[in-house]
Amino acid sequence: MPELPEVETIARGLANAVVGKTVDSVEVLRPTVVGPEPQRFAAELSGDRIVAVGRRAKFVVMALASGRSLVVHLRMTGRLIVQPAPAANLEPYTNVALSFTDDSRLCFADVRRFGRMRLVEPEGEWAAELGPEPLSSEFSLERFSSILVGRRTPIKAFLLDQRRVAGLGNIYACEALWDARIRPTRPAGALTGPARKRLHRAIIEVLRRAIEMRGTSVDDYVDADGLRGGFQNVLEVYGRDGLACSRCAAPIIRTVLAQRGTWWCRACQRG
DNA sequence: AGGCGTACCTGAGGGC
DNA sequence: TGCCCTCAGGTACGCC
Repeated sequence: MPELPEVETIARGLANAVVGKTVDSVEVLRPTVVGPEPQRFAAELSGDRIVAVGRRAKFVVMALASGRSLVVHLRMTGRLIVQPAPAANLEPYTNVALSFTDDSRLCFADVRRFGRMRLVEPEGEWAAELGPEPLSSEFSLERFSSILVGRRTPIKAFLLDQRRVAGLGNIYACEALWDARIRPTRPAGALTGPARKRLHRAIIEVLRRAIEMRGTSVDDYVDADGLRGGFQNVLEVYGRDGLACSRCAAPIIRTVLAQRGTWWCRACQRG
């Protein structure tokens, strides 16, 4: 489900809703979601206070007064929903519920149970493998070019690899490649200088615009307040097979690449 | 090292 | 209606 723009939107909503709140109790309904020691997880989190909420790659990161962080990955269908009022029913498919001392609640809900929630130590290495943040200054054209060198994997698969660039998923990889007029199957290391420059710019622009529109709700993504995003209304290729390309009017096609549906325009994505 | 296939889960939607 | 198949915004793991 959520890629960088959706996780960013969720994190911003949570920052408004839960910063400063103290965890009163933790209910773990699906133990596998929080790791090998669910009781310890609940005990250590109880009594701690959320001091900040941010994002790294597709992880929501809640910094705690203890110095630890509560890190959440939503995978495909995970949701973080704030329930401001006391005594409401838990959000459907809640796997973990944090109750705060003011009686509000944070539900980590996830139908498919792929999502994960972990308590990590300040010096923890949980993010060590992640590539650069595409919206940070470290993601320069030079840096991007250097990580492409010698890669023979298709550029689409490369963009989905979180160790290369962090935060892109299937929707925004497809959209950025369309924007840059690059064929998804092109070996990453074979992009020309101009193509690298177009793709670098497209990644940044697509992500920025999607954040402005509060993410993409293709199916069931909602933010921390339960609201849908708006970017699904301006998608150029994702999920649009058979429809006309807005740039050249040829039909958008769907192929499968690295086991993922891939939407693109064969006529004008030739770089 | 790196790339590929499979596993993890449930639900929605299409074809018959 | 209902069964059966395919597909889904992601990543971990094992295998070559």
